[in-house]
Formats: sequence, C-alpha cells, structure tokens
Amino acid sequence: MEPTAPQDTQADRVAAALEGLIFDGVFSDGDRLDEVRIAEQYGVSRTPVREAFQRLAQSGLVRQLPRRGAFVRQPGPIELIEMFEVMAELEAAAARLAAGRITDEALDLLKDLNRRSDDAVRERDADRYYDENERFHAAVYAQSGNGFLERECLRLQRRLRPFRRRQLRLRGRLRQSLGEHRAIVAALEDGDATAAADAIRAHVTVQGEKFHHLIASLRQAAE
Amino acid sequence: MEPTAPQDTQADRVAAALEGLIFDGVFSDGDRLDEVRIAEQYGVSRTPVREAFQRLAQSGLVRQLPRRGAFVRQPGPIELIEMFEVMAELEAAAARLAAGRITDEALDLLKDLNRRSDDAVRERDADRYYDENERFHAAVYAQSGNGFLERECLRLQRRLRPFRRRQLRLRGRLRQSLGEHRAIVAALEDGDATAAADAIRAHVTVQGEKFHHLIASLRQAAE
DNA sequence: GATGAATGTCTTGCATACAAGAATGTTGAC
DNA sequence: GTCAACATTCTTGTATGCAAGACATTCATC
Repeated sequence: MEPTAPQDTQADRVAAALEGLIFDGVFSDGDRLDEVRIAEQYGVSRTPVREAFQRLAQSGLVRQLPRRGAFVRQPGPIELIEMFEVMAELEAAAARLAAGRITDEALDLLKDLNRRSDDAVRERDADRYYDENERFHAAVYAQSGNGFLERECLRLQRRLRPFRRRQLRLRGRLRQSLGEHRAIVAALEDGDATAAADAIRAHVTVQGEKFHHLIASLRQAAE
Repeated sequence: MEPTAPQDTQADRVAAALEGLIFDGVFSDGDRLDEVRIAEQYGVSRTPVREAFQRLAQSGLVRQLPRRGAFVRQPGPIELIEMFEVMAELEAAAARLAAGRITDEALDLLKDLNRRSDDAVRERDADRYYDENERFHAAVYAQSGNGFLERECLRLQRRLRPFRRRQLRLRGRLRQSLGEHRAIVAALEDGDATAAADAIRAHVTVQGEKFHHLIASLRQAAE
C-alpha cells in the first residue's frame, strides 16, 4: 500500500502533474479545475482527468462539489500549523517506538545520514540538506517497527514538503536543525523513549513555529 | 473536508455500499471486485463503479493493480495491531493538546457522555455503549483544538470501527473501559497533559492488545 | 509427460456520446 | 432601474463503444 503507487495509467500521470502544480502554487485556493481544459492540455479524454480529480480530492488537495466541479484547496496558515502539529506528534510516536526497537545497525545508518547532512550544511547546499533531512526522518519512521505509522508519516511528510522547503531557507536554520538531529540520535541510542519523542517533537514543532513567523511576516508585509 | 461527504451521485452510493460490505466482512482479503458484476448489481454502468473503486483504493480498502483489477484488502492481524498503535498515539496527542485547551463546558460534556455510557453499561446494552464510547472519543478529538488532528482521528476511528466492535464484546471490558474514561476526564480536568495522554494511550492500547488475544485465540482454534 | 509458444477470450483503460443539473443571459413586469 | 421568471448554454455525471493488455486454453515440441 504505497501512498502513491506510480502506475502507468493516464489518470496517474495527470494526477501527479496536477499535484505538482498545486504544490508549486500554480493554482490558488478556490481555483476551479476545468475538466475539458486539462483534458486537452494533457491530450487525454475527460475520464482519466476525472479519475485524477478523485484522487486529489481524497488527498485533500482539491474539493469536489457535486455537479459543480473540482476546486483547489490550499491549506491556510491555521491548517498548516495544525498539520505541522500532527506531524510532530506522529514523528514523536515513531521515535518513542523506535527507542525501544532500534538496532545498532540502524543507529549507524542514522549517524551516517547525519554525517552527509553535515557535508551539505558545510557546502551551504540547502537542497541537498533538504534531501538528507527527509531521509533521516524517513529512517526514524522505519525504525518505529510500525509499517502503518511509517506510511502515515511519509504521507504527511510528502504533503508538507513544499511548505517545509520554504522555511528551511531561513537563516541559521540548517545548522540548528542538524544539532537537533544529533540530539534525537543520542536519545534513541540511550533507548530513552520519552527524550527521543520530546526531541523530535520539538524539532518538528520548530518548523511549524518558524513557518508561522514566516506567514505572519508575509502577511504584515502585504498590509 | 468531511472524510466521506455524502454526495448524491451514483459513484458515492456504490462506494458507500461497497465500503459497508467490506467492513462487514462480506468480502475476504484478496477477493477481486468485478466491475461489470457490481455495475449490474447496482443498476449502473461501469463508470461510477470504477470511480467508487478509486475512492476505496485511496482509503486503503481495496488495492488496484493496473490492468488487472481491484482487490479487497483486509488488514491482517499485524497491520491491525499497527493501526491500533497509531490510533493510540493520535488519541494521546489529542488528549495532550486538549489538556491545555479544554473548557469547563467541554469537561461537562465529557462527564455527561460518561454518564450516558454508564447507563448503557448498567443496561448491558453493548451497542449503545459502543455509540456513546465513540462520541466520547470524538469529543476528546474535538477538544484538541486541532481540526486536522480531529479529522485524522475520526478517519482512523472509522476504519477501525468494525474491529473495535468485536473486542468490546469481551467479558468485563465495558465496565473496565468506562473506568478508563473517567481517568481520562480526571487528567484533563487537572490539566495534566502527560497523564491524559498516557491514560488514553493505555486505554486504546488495551483495545489493541485485547484484539491481539482475540485473534490469537481464533487462530489457535482454527489449527 | 512436461514445458513453452500461440491463439482466443476476457477485463480493464480510455474515448466519445448523451442526459441532467447549474450557471448565465435575456426579456418582461413593476 | 430593479427584480424575477424563463430560456439558453455550459458543465458535470453516466452510459456505451473500442482498443490493448492480461489470463486461459490449446497445441506443438522436447
């Protein structure tokens, strides 16, 4: 049950493309997605486009009103904060479980991932750091030993990706983030479930907070 | 963004019906869902049936293999344990947040719901207790003050419904469950986030454990 | 007798056609 | 000039038709 099984059908292609456009902010909240326009644009009939809409609707990216169409649904600041809060809790749960189940081998993997992140920070390569960061978190999910939790975490991680990406650009965040990663690994190494959960919760919550500030400043600037 | 917006389209009707059949265990894991058969059965064409399949696939109830069809996907014992574990963590998160945000009014509501549960227990009405139980938990989700978390909790609660229902039938579970509810309310009343989270986590985990035993005994009986 | 290729059937994926509901514009009355 | 009722147009929801991939059966070969 992969969250998004990359199948070779047209509907999947269109769904993936639209998802990308929504993530990239090409569409604003409330925009209507025209079936025929999109169908023409991708050279397919309305059927696969409609299937794509349904998938996006289930992911919460679009809202379908019966007999009225599909509308883009961008999360507002409040909902984003909420989503980061849930992400923090899910990751905390993963860390808690991982603390009791993690192997030495997996610990080495996490340390190795952090070393690579360190390289990226030193080279000021934000994009590469971002990738390594995601791998680190995914590795923690995997170590929870709970496949369902892992998939839920990956799902939300994916959904928050475009927003996390923005806030990582903030000054000094990279190095700080890396330090937090080390604290998480240390807690896992100690087998301290509570400490691991608290560490990763704080780590992710910081992202939400930073994002909150970012939004607030943008809003102020707009006024 | 209701998890299942009851819309008046054929696809929704078929999706709801199939979901019910899957939940009720009419279909076993791996069963193939025949488009044409189901279409005839519900007096519609293949199109809405296909749309229904997609929706069920997104919910994880069926698995779609390209060019091969839709197959029912019932969670096995391991995945169920995993799902209960995640449910416990999500509810713990909701309780943690609720502890800091809950109002006196909401506390009264929870106490009232528990009183009604008490009535149900006294009348040995398992079904009614079950309903009141769900309302109690839903009220805790709502008090988290996090709409996204609330929806995620409701989604998983819904998915686990058929399995929870079974284990509540176990001897003595009703009264025990009610006592745990009281402990949760007490912790919330104290504003003790950790205690509230631990209490509800234990409460839900017990359900998973009980379920585990149930499965194990069934398996033993089958051998 | 077993294995593999070829063919035939069945099922899905997509395109197109049609019908019904929603949105829009027009006309008429006040 | 404004509002409302009606008609028109547009869009969505559903049905059907067609093509390509998957499965099964059969036949040939080792």
